[in-house]
Amino acid sequence: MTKRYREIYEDLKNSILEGTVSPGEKLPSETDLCKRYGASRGTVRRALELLAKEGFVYSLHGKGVFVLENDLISFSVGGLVSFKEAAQASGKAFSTVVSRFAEVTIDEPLQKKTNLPLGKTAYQLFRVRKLEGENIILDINYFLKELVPGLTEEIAAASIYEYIEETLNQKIGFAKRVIQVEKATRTDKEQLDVKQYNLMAVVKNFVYLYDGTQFEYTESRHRPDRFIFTDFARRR
Amino acid sequence: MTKRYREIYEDLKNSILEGTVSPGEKLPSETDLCKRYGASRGTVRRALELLAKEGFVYSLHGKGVFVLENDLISFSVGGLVSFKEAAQASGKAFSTVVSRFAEVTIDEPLQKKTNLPLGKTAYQLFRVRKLEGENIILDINYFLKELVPGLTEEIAAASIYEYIEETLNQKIGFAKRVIQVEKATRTDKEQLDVKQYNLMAVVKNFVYLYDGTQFEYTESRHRPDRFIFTDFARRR
DNA sequence: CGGCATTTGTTCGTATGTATC
DNA sequence: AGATACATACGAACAAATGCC
Repeated sequence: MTKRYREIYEDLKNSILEGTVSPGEKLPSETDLCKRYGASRGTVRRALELLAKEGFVYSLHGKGVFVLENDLISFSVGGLVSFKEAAQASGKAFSTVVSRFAEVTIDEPLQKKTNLPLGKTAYQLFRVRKLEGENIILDINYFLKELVPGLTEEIAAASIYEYIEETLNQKIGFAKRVIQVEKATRTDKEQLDVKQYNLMAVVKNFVYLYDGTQFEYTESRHRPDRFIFTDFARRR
Repeated sequence: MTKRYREIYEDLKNSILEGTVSPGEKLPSETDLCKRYGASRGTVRRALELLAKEGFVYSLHGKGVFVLENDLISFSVGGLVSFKEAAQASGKAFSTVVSRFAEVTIDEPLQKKTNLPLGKTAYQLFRVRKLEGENIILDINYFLKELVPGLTEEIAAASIYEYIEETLNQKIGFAKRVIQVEKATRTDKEQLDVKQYNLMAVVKNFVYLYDGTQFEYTESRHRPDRFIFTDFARRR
């Protein structure tokens, strides 16, 4: 399939990012865009919807479609950016050390914490992220073994998600994310340079496959002074 | 206008929340839904897209549309929920006290903090949120006076957004949100029951009108033990 | 394996409603 | 009032994935 609406979306997005159309300006009307791209109105509107959802444009009934400032949104496209992702995007790569790789059985306290099914076996992973000489983030992962078979330390050091989606051909459906501030644990103090801080910023991820079964729990524990989380929300 | 797609969306959402259709089950096919609601396929699909975006259902090409577990998402519909919003939704209302209402000029440090234009006048508002006998959240707002004229303490105690959208007929476009952990300030300690905590979870909001002008900066400072932030993300 | 029905995904053309100027 | 522009809705066709026989 050609996915014409995506082509139009990409083309308009490029015009905006390259500055061919400037913030505040009006895009050509939908009917004009239909002529330009030789597409139907529905297809053009679908492209515009995509742009609006990502914050590049906004449309006003009866007036037109306008281009928004895009310096704000360039780094928040896709929804959510943690410090980790932001640092990686800016080129300051973390070095990552896998400090623990084990198999564990989900017992009751672990079930309560991870929401994974009781009695099942999971891979348990600790990964320490170092930036500018300091150990700043501790990632703790639990993957259900039966859903992610054959996971190795090498794969973990590379990209687990690539492995899941491309090698195992599993489709990731959705994730629930929770941010809280918690007391620093003994593990935090052992694995990280927590300095004087006794609290940690914690991002908890509950990740589900398309069929609604949870296969992962991940906890990302950040030293509070280096934690930042941004998002971009549209009204309506 | 009737907004048929919204009616269908609401009806299907209710069936899911009431348990008429259970998680894991397949919804009737799109053509069947067309017959049931007497609507076209495009309209039905639009309703289904809304449901998918909010995490109630997911659709698989060639198979059907399936209902997801919804206990997880019931409180995250709409994208983002702070502790404040969650507590309000659960009926545990906050009592709110406006502890400061003033006009200030945006000077350089304030410009840096709020991103509002230098030299302009803004309403400055402190609001303290009390839950279960403790002062837990300090909201600090700055509204540009020229864009929100006639704001009073009474309006502030009620709903500022209702005033902006309905009385002033201004349209709010989008918001950039940042979550960080910061040192507790003297103001925090004066206004809140911070207990032994010396850090605060801070949610900063930069809010823009549809035309791209910023009109508000809000900082919501939470005692870390009572802070929670959740979101729900779909893949692709 | 091919063939066929079912189901979702994409696109088109058209008509009508409603806000803005 | 009329022109323009976006919003909603309908109907039809074909593409692509799935499952069954």
